[in-house]
Amino acid sequence: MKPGKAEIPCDERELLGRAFNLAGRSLGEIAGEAGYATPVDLKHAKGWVGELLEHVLGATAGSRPVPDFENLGIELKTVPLNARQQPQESTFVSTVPMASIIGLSWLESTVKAKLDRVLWIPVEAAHVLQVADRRVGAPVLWSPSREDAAILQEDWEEHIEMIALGRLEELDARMGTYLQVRPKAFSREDLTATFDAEGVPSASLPRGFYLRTLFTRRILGAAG
DNA sequence: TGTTGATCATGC
DNA sequence: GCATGATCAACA
Repeated sequence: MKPGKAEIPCDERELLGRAFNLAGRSLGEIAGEAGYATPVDLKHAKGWVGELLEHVLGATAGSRPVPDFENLGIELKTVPLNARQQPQESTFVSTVPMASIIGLSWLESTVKAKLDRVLWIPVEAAHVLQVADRRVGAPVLWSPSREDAAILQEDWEEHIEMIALGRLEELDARMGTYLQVRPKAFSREDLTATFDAEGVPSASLPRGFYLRTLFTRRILGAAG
């Protein structure tokens, strides 16, 4: 990626310590030390903040469908804060497996693997702030409660069933209590392999699982 | 103003 | 194309 990549953290304590060291600092400052150029805006660099913090904290997963800190089983999520210091966007979790869900269970799903343990790092994102001036907040190391885990599983199973049945027209962002499914594509014209209601191989818009903004607000509000 | 649907960058 | 990282922007 870029020069000065951080070492892989050995344990949770070390990772959390590093994350706390970033709290209160600006993105411009952190980027400068890491040898990253700070973009003027994120319109053409939407993943920049997440990539910067992964780099600085020593994440290992790259673009594989596993948690960022594979050895620790921890997923890193940066979450944009509005002017009231609350999450202002939903959080992408993973791509929806449109063509390979036959027999897939919650326990072996990418969504569960990633949400079992998450290091949330809030970052100011109000548009009035220059990207370089936006500050990193205090990290929150989180695992879902039993209740939340059960609801996430229900949501996931509900979505997966719709896809397995080929009922893609009925699959939209209003389904799901905490977890929703939305487009995840480069354009409206993108296609990925799937099956229609008759089980015939077909093609449709690629989609992803996202956590609703209200859910992450609750997580960060309760913990920090 | 909050949500839903659309879109941007990068690596393999 | 599919995985990662997300935010943008239109509309109710």
